[in-house]
Amino acid sequence: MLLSLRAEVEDALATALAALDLPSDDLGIETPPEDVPAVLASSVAYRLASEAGAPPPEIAANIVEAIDAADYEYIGALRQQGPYVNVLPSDRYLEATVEAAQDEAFGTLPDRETSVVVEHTSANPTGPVHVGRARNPIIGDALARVLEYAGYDVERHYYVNDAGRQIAVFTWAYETFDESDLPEPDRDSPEYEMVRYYRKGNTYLEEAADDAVEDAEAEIQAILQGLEDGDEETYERVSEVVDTVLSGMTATLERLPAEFDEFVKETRFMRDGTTDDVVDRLQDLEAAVYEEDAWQLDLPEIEKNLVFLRADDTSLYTTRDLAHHEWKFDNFDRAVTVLGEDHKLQAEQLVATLDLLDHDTEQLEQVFYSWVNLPEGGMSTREGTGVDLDDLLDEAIDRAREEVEDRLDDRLRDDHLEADDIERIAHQVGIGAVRYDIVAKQPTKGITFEWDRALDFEAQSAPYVQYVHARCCGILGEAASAGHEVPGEVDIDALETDAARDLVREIARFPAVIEEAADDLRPHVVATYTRDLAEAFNTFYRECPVLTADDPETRAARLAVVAGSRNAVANALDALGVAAPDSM
RNA sequence: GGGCACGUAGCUCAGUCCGGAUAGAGCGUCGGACUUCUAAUCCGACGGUCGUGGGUUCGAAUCCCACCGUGCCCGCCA
Repeated sequence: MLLSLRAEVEDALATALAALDLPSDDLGIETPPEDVPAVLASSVAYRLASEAGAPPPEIAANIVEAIDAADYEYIGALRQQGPYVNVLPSDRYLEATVEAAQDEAFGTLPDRETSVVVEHTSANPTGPVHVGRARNPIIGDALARVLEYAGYDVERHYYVNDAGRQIAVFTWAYETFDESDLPEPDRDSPEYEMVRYYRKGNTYLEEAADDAVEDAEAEIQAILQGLEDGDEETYERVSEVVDTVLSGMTATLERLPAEFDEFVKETRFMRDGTTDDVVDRLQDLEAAVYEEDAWQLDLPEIEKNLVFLRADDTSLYTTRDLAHHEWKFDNFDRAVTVLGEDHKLQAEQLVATLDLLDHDTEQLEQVFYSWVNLPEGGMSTREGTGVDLDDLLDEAIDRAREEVEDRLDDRLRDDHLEADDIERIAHQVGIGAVRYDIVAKQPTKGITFEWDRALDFEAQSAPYVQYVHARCCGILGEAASAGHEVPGEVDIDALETDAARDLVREIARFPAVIEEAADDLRPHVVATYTRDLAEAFNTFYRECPVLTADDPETRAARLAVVAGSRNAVANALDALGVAAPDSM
């Protein structure tokens, strides 16, 4: 609804400025501070002061004078306040918001008929998912959800690096070492069992005698060469390792939840010939140079050359990724990739090269996040340092369960939580808190992982917002039992309190927040919004009794606001990928 | 050495892209509110050279430059 109001304000300001013979290229529309009773404001008067040769307040007054709010549906009134033009919404704006929010899909924007592939996580299939990379699936999945709400047709892809040296080492180690020489796995799950071979193999390569290492290296090279040559038997040996590890990693990611429509393997682009095709075209580019026996690209604006074909004629990760991205461009209108900041240079090279190959690189957008570190340093699968995501989630659920049980005794309400309910709430709150903590922050900021902070259920966390949803459900449930129906539309006069109207204004913002998050690829703004919405709801909750309202009209109107709040909170949490519990 | 990111209250962060009204939250500390639709809530107090210095502007946390601090990157690895 805010989107409609903003469109009206743009039209009104542009019309007024034209009538005053002033330029209207910058309307200066902004959100006023909290204590100003307006929904939108314009500081355009400042910008035009010198042009118009008049002080800003005078210009603002003239603008207000030139606009008749009656011409618009959602603009209630315009007020000049100092140099600002403030926009007060009409009653119709509030009524229309409550009506729109009755839709369970509230916040879903019209279909854009645009397909987007969101590639995220894409962690090498070498072992358990650890917390260091947990930011990727959480941001990526939230991004995919936000884009879906914004009307895009979204597919989620995991790009599987199944062709590199690490995987060759892994395959060799898996075929070479005997399970009896390995430590017990940390968990009864395929990736925990498999990573033992990988670690053992890496240790061996570092510590074994030179000739033994040489033999091992020869076997590893043979695997790499087999993949390069498209040898089917080698491919199957590698696939067994990759698929097994990946199945375990996928199961962990599903807990977040983060699910994928497709796992796209790097070897696919070696096997179908497209990587060779890319190499051919790259060699024909003016920027291509043959130096030190290898084919390289001298990319504009980037100091370092990009090697795309080794001296031994084999391709590199980036070469295959070029073929991968050409495939994406062929099949999707837009491509979004979530990457760790350590991939920034490579990502720049990728874009620059795609540009040289005459692709429209506007189609590709990359979102970077900084690594999660432990207080004592980084996390590594190979070295086995770090915190496994499974452990973090288990611990979060355990702490949430304790929390639920502690609160059972204090509950005023004697509705019975069964054991199933406790378990459900512990999962929703525990995992929600971890996820929210990560998705609510700007991805570029560094995070140091600390147990207590990651698992704080108070603070500005998921449970605060989830609790609002539970409260809404509680009221709606009681209302239903008492036979009170939620009206599809409301008479705004029945919502006389500031608390109720402020809440409705907050609900009205939701579609605009989705649009902003999708346009800027910043899902964290949705998290910021959920806090504002939750705060407005809690004020309403305290000041406006619903079931025991003074008269049936007020009760009905408030009930509609609660139902709208529920939909807004539920969908905002859903867009973030955080569960919305019906009770807590 | 070069490139990129980050630096806002004791702590964790919004706000920065797109300059605009007295810089906002939470945690912590202190003090209050449960016979009232769930107190995982609410109300109040305390707490700020927006890293430092310059510049642009009517106006700078926001834009530009320099510097300081921290992180990441600078493989014929992925």
